[in-house]
Amino acid sequence: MKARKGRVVFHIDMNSFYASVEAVHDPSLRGKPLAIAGNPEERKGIVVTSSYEARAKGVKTTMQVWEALRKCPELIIRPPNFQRYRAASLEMFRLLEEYSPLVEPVSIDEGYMDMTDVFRNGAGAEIAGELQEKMKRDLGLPCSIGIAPNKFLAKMASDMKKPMGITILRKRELDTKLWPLAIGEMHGVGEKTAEKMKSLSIETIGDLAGSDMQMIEGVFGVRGRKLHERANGHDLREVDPESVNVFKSIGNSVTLPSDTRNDEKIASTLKSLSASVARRMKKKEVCSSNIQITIRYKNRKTITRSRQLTNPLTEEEEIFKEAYFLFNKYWNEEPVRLLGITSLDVTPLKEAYKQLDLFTYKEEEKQAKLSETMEKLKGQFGEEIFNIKKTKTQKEEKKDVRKGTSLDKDFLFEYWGQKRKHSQDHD
DNA sequence: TCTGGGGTCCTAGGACCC
DNA sequence: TCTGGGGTCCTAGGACCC
Repeated sequence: MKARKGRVVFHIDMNSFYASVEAVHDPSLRGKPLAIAGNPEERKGIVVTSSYEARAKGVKTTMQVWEALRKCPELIIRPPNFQRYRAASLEMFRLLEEYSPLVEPVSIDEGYMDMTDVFRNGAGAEIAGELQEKMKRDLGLPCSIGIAPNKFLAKMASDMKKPMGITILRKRELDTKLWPLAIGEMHGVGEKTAEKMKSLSIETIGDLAGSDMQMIEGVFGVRGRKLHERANGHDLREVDPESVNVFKSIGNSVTLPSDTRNDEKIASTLKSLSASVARRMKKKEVCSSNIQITIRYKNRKTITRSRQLTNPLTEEEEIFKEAYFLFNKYWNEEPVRLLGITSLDVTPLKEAYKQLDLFTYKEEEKQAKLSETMEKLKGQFGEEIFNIKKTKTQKEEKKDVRKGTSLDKDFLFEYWGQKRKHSQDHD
């Protein structure tokens, strides 16, 4: 039977990914309760992922290590090894691409695939089983797969059977498979929203689906409308392999080993954060004209302060200067727990010239400023950076950029870089 | 002896302009 | 002499996800 109108979307969800990767690397871990967690001495001792054996004992993500050990004394704890996870992730996405070119990575261990054409060309649902088997056999990694006519339903479906589940969720099955679920189970509904929903007597996803749309939108705004649509099985978002290349912000933050008011410690922390943000920006060939700092105090109260700049930045020293300025301007002198620096309004360097606000300079300063900036960009990225034609208005651009929803994207970016390199090798 | 770090999207209020 | 309202930009914070 041919699917003429409907889409076929897969959501692939790797099962306790970090723990599974570790067990591939060290088979003695197989079948044992395992948690991946940071170092408690650095106050980073929370569980990031755990094996199903650990979960069965009550170990949960974000749990304190000491708490996890209390629940499960025989728990094995390993520190995260992100290099290893990135490598495994790369292999995983390569495997997905053997099945469809339309793969959208969402995070290091999760992605959507548009399988519409694959199915149209005669493949059946058994292809999911084949994919899952191959992932287990070749990479040693278990995954769950959701199959549905859109992203939201595929995502909900992949959650329904774990680990190594395959769940098909058809529109006509919403009332039996989706609607009975508690409202808090819905993707996009967190703690706060769930509470608020319950106060409106919305206990299940079905309650939301059957509720009055106007009322929901009135209370929850645009997000409410989207949730209402999705509860009814509507979601037009496309599987977008390109979203992985679009960055809106690049930031780093760190919880300090101990709370501090020491200016040297603070300055050196901001310095190293500037360095890593600058390094990542260079790798992605972007600049930013809006720098934000984050300060979390001893009592966990967190503030952010940012400033729009006239010229885009790329250099570590410039970022540090701005961050340090903001810090000194807004710090209330209480002990600091965490510091962060984020580049906002991230723009590809190739378009950066548009952001130069030349109108703020007097006529004779204009040229100087322009050539200075051009020299700088040229020095960094070569002459060809100025072979640019402006084609779009600001407004159109905004629209274009809007749909990216990615996160944890550094490795995804590298993934695409590698992919490009890979395909060049074969040219 | 508590609660990491990387993101995205949305909203609300003030400033400013017309 | 007193005062409207729309639009846009900027900033800060909140909610959510993995």
